[in-house]
Amino acid sequence: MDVFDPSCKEKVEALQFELEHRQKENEKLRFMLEVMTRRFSILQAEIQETEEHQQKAASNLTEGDQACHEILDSNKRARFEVPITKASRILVRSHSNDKSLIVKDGYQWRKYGQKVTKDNPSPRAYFRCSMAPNCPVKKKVQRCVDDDSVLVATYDGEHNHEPNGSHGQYLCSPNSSSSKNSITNHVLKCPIEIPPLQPSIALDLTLSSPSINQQKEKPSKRSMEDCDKINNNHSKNYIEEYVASLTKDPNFSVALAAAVASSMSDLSASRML
DNA sequence: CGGCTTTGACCGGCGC
DNA sequence: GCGCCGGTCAAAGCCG
Repeated sequence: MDVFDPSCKEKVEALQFELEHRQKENEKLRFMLEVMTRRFSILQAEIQETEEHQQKAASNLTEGDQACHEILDSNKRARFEVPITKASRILVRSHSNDKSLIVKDGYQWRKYGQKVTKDNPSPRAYFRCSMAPNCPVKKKVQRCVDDDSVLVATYDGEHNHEPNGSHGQYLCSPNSSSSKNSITNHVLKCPIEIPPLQPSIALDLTLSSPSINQQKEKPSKRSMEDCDKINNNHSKNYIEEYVASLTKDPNFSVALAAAVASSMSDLSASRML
C-alpha cells in the first residue's frame, strides 16, 4: 500500500470521516444506553414495589409502617442480588451466533430432553441438575420469541448444594420472597458497570417515558411526586457527568452495541410480565 | 469406557 | 373418547 498514492489518500480521508461519524454515533448511543439502563432499573424497582405492596396487604401492615421506607427501598433493591427461588425465570443474552441453549448459572446440568413447543419456533431444552437425584432442580431453556438472542431459563426447585461451575451472569433480580407459584424474572447486567442508581434520576426518566407509562402497574403517586421535585435539580447534571465519564472509558465502545440491545430487550421482557 | 447429548417414543393432563 | 401438547424416558451415538 503506497501512502503517497492519491487514491490511497482518499481512502484514508474517507476512513477518517467515517471514524468521526462513528464517534458521533457512539456519543448518541451512550446517552441512549444511559437512559435505557435507568428505565430498566426503574422497571425492576416498580415490579418489586408492586409485589411488596401485595405482600404487605396480605400481611395487614398499616400504610404508616410502609411510608418511611418506600422511596428509598424501591430504588435500592433494583440492584440487589438474590438467590433463585423455587420457580424463577432468568433472561440471558447469548452471542448472536451462538445457537446452543446453555445458560451459565454456576451449576452443572444434564440435558434430558428437547422439544419444539407450539408458541415458540425455537426448541425448548430440558435440564436436570447434575447432582440429581440428590438435587431435584430442573430447568427449561428456550429462546425468546421476540428476540432469539435472548435465552429464557425457567428454574423449578431449589439447589441443596453449592454451585459447582462458572458463576452466574445476571446482576439484578426482583425480591426472592415471591410466592411459591409465582414466576419471577432475573435479568442480565449490562456489560458495562453503571454507577449506583440515584432515585431522582430514575424517576425523572420514568416520567418522561411513554412506554413505561403504558404499564399496567404504576409507581405510587406519592413517591413519584416526591422524587420529581428532586429531579429538577439534579438529573440533567448527573446524566451529563455520567456520559462524560463513559466517554473516557476506552472499553466502552466495544460493549456499547451489546449493552443497548441488552437494555432494550430486557425492557421489553420486563414489560411482558 | 464412562459421561453426556441427541432424538424419537411414550405418558399424562387437559380441552373439546 | 380423542387429539393435542408439554414433559420425560431411554436407546443410540458422540466425545474426551
